[in-house]
Amino acid sequence: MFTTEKNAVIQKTTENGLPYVAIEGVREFDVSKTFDCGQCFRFEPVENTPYESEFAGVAYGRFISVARDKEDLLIFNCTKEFFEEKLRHFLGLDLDYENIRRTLTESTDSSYLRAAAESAKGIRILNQNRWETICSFIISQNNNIPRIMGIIERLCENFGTKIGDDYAFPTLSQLKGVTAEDLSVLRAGFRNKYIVDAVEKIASGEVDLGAIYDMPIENARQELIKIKGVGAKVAECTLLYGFGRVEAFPVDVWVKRIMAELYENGLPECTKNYEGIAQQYLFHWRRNLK
DNA sequence: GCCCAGGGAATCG
DNA sequence: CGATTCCATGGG
Repeated sequence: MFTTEKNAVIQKTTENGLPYVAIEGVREFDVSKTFDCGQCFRFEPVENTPYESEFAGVAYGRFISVARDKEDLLIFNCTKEFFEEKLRHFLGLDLDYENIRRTLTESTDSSYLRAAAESAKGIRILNQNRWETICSFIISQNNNIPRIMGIIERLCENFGTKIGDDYAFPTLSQLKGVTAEDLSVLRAGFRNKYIVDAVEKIASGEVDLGAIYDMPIENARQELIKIKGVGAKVAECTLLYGFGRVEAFPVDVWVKRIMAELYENGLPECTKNYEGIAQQYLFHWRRNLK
């Protein structure tokens, strides 16, 4: 694993007395691309930000805002403790993306990957709450991003804990016992019954999320697809965005096109163990073409 | 009306 | 097995 040295973290206070942290000298972190690349559904751009870019949303039960300020990353409504406990990992700051990107593009047959990595440079794979990730990507199936965001917002408003003007993603215990009927307020259609099945199987322990971390990825896939509504694609997204498994490789319609057109015989060998990051670069690149 | 959306389950041959 | 069809909903 290309892990990285920890950036210095300075605890500060805004004029209004709210805590925030500055993470000094963060490279390869593009705030807009990271929060707008389809891996998360609860972050939105902050209007009239004085910074180059700023996105806000709820992560791990706290409403935060992430801004790029020259060389530094600022995280508002965040203490140093919360940053170290949750957000360093959440934001993908424990991996060395410069090294990873160099490795992904070093092979002679990486020409498309080089173009993709250049266009998508600065995207970080987030490490989101695992239940939130599974549930969100169940909702994502055969759906588009604006509507996915709407359904998840209604899920939070109806079943999650209120946090200021916003809502946390509902926990498993908050959802325990819900029926498809209860979920009709989401207007998620046929996905309601899949959410119910996920809650049941995970709450009962039939699917053991805690055990997945220690499993070889093939076993982890098998564990996740026990849930109705979780197939290959949703399982890969869950492993990549919710379990830190950067070797997971979600194949959606865009990536399918890329593979058929450019990498008929599979990705170059140099992407091994980082297929998920290669996938994210290719996805972003292809979607923003033209 | 049509098509598609970060798919998957059920069904059919 | 692989291929096709249906699934709810909303925006273009």
